[in-house]
Amino acid sequence: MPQYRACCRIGSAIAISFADVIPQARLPRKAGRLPCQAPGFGISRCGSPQKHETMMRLTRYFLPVLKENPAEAQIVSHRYMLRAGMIKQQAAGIYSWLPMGYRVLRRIEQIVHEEQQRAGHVPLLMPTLQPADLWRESGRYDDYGQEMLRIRDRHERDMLYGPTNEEMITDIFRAHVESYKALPLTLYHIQWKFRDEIRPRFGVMRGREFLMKDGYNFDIDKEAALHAYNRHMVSYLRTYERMGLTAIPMRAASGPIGGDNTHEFLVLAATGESEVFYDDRVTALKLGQREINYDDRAEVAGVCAEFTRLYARTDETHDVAAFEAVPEAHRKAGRGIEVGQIFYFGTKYSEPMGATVVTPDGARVPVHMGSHGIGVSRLLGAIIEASHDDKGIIWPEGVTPFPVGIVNLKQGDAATDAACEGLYAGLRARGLEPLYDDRDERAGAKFATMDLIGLPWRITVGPRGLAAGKVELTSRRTGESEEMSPEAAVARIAQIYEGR
RNA sequence: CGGGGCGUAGCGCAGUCUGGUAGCGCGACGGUUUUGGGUACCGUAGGUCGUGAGUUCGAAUCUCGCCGCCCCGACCA
Repeated sequence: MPQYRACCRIGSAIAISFADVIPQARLPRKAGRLPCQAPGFGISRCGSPQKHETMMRLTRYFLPVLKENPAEAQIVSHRYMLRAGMIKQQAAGIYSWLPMGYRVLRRIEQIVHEEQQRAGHVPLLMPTLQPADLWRESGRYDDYGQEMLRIRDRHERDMLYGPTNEEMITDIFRAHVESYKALPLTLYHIQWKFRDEIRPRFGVMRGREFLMKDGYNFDIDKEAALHAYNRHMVSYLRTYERMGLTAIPMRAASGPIGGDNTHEFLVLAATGESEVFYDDRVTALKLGQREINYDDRAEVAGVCAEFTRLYARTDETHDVAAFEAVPEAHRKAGRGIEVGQIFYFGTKYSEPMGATVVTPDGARVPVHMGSHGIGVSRLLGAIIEASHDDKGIIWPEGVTPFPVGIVNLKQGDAATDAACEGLYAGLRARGLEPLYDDRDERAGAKFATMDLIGLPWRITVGPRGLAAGKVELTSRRTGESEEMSPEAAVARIAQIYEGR
């Protein structure tokens, strides 16, 4: 993908080597209709070794960890993101993404791109600032209220920082699509949005500026549009699963976007903002490795039926009578974090904005649309809420900023230094990029840092084990350790990440 | 936007009531020590006390205004 290479000059060592933590995607082509290419963002996804590669060593990295809890953070994900040096607040609900947070953000973004393109959806990029006139066409300029950040440029033109993109994508569509032959079409982008929340809180979970994937389908009729809706549901299930999350689709209320068909995806967590009621057997449903043909309407609808058959609703649509029908042993109430939502809204935007196509028999009809969002930046918080302990974050392998950490217990000792560098090189040769803690710190301090930042695996290298030719491989999640040769450790890590 | 709270060193806080020119812990830096779970000791650096005005011989401290942030509520991916 040479076209993405050019972007790499933004980054020095960090941006370039970040590329390689993301293994080449292995996407089955049968379902997708386009080659799967994710936009670059300065990330080369090519597998070939880079020149001038820099080892990710902690003494040369930027990881401002905090030993104590910042006073402003109330919930665990916010506390850990601050303590693990992932984010820094710049204003209420607005954050800088420090290197560690940025890596995870990009990793999540990457998974979203891959799964969208696997489903046949086409990436593009729309601006953050939009002209108000587009929103006057749909009538939402007045409807949206104070949540929309309105800006005036030097020529006194009304602009806004987009909270969503239905109007703009409809404008793009109507400018370029005239025929039913161009359908079905789903365009999506991952872009920063702004909603001027009255009270931002919980760190990136409820920021004012947030990164969101939003996709829009254009179809000839309602049936085709509902297939797009189902396709999104399945692709979202797969997306969340790859991130190590159990996100349950729940029937939702439509809100300001409009439409009858809508589901929200919720991750169960005590700190969630939504009250949820569900049959707990939904949490056992998994997509797993099954192959899905996204063009097969019946197959996709079948998967949706499987995942929505059991009762699962938010308080907005809660139906007490239906809930009572769930066997008592499986009846659960709790809280959830909303990490995505899909809508079918028909011709709500295409009609007033004149987004029409000509049918085979020469008629001109408005297209049927839906929109589909994933809260990308919010997912960082949701994942941490769902995966942590009292020592810190526990990253699922799918989204971890580094696959493994190497801890050198005796920095400066020729044998341990050499063993660590050997491990590093061995892992790099397998396409994995470890984080090497080469600081001159006590073992306890190094372990505490590793636990806090939550890499799923740790290789500990000390003189004691090395005397017997062994290093120690430890799982962050279980805490279990196993002694083995460095070569075996490399092989084990490579095996764990194979296919990711 | 209504209600409450807080702004003092990078982080967590004391000092404010009762005005006298700023302190503790962690962190950082330099040593000694230690070396498989945030070691111990010695030393060093670091502060427009959010901001503006006022009262006073003198303001972190009292008065008024402004700004920012946090919490509860209503609102939201």
